[in-house]
Amino acid sequence: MLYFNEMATVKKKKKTDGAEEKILSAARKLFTEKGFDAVKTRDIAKEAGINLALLNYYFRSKENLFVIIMKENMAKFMEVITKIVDNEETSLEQKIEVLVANYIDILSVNPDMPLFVIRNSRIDDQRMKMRGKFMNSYFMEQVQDSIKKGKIENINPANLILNIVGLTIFPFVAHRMFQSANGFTQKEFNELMQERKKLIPKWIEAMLKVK
Amino acid sequence: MLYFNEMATVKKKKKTDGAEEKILSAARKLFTEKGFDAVKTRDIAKEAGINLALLNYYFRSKENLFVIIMKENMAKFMEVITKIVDNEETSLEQKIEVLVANYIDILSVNPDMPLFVIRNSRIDDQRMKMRGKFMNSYFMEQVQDSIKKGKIENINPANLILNIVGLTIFPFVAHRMFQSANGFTQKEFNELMQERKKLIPKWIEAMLKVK
DNA sequence: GTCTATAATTCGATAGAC
DNA sequence: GTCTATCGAATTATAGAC
Repeated sequence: MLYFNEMATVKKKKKTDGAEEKILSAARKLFTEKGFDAVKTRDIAKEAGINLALLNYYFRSKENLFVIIMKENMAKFMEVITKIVDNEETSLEQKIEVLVANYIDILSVNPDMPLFVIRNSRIDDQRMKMRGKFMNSYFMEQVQDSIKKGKIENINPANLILNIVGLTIFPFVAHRMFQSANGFTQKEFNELMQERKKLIPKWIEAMLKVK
Repeated sequence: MLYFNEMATVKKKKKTDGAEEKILSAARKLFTEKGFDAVKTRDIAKEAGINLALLNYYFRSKENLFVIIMKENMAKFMEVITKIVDNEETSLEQKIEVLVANYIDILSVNPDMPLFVIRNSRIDDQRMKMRGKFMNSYFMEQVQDSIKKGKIENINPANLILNIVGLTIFPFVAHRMFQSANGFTQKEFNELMQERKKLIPKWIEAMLKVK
């Protein structure tokens, strides 16, 4: 009986258990899956199991709620890059390995994230921060250094980035189409991605020897 | 003066010159660029330079018009694959070369097409047709054959396809974000793609030697 | 075939009771 | 904090004149 008394004192106001968080979860799911325009505030309220008015009570507007979700997603993307790309302790090969592995792990749990970010890049006020993150990184210094030393062939940095990101992220961008086209289950798809985690760094390495 | 007489007899009814086709063009442009929900029928009518009611006169509904554009885009994608992949006259290397070159040429003119197709794969009733197109093709026979003969390493066919398609198409999927993040002009981006047209087949070849 | 005007619906947001 | 009810704007679709 003690438990109930304790619980009663914790919350002072009547509250649908974690309404704010439930709305956020619903918004995250639907916006990431379908994009801003396709999702209606009524859908979010229904998915969250609360009333339409409550959504506006907590978040003021649909736009506002959307921006929160978008920043969340962008932050996840940036976090990986930031941590890895300017580490002066790791080799070029290690960086590529960790970068690929980290992204595949995150995206295996959030497969719709890349498409969401790409679709909404127009609205994003932070995308510019990505500029330079790669290009002016210690990673790029290492690339230039390796080229000078003849360890890898001369490659356009833009191509290197497009290839790493493309090989890693494209399967997730296209995963719905790819899965239905090939009759893959979610599990089979994820196993394939785990396989790619090991292979992509090797493929990149092989590319870098191409004249 | 003969010309004018001829022209006068061709069309019997008063007609805003090619209204139907003008609506289609406008819809193609806007839908491909922005997607179904973000485009309003008023936008299409305005872009086409005709009245809103005329759009419904010709196409009955927004949904209907959209499906037409979507099938068009899917067909363009499939056409390239179909032509190339079952040709028994060309080598594996030639097929990859032609496939990549064809897609890059098409996408350089229609850079928003891939994202459009990916976004709307859920609505597409034809996507299943893609299944098998690759997997059961002469192309795949050639791959299996090359593996047997030890000319290339054993590779999961799904990975081969993901890599070819990913390297080729991903830059276009992400082109808006990529361009703004790197300060590329449209011209610079297209030049980069032309460069990749030559490089991607070489990269794929190098990958296929990876154990 | 093409237009103007308007009906019908959808959707984001708010007022106000509890 | 949470709900019901509803407003007001935007949007798709249609009626009806020319």
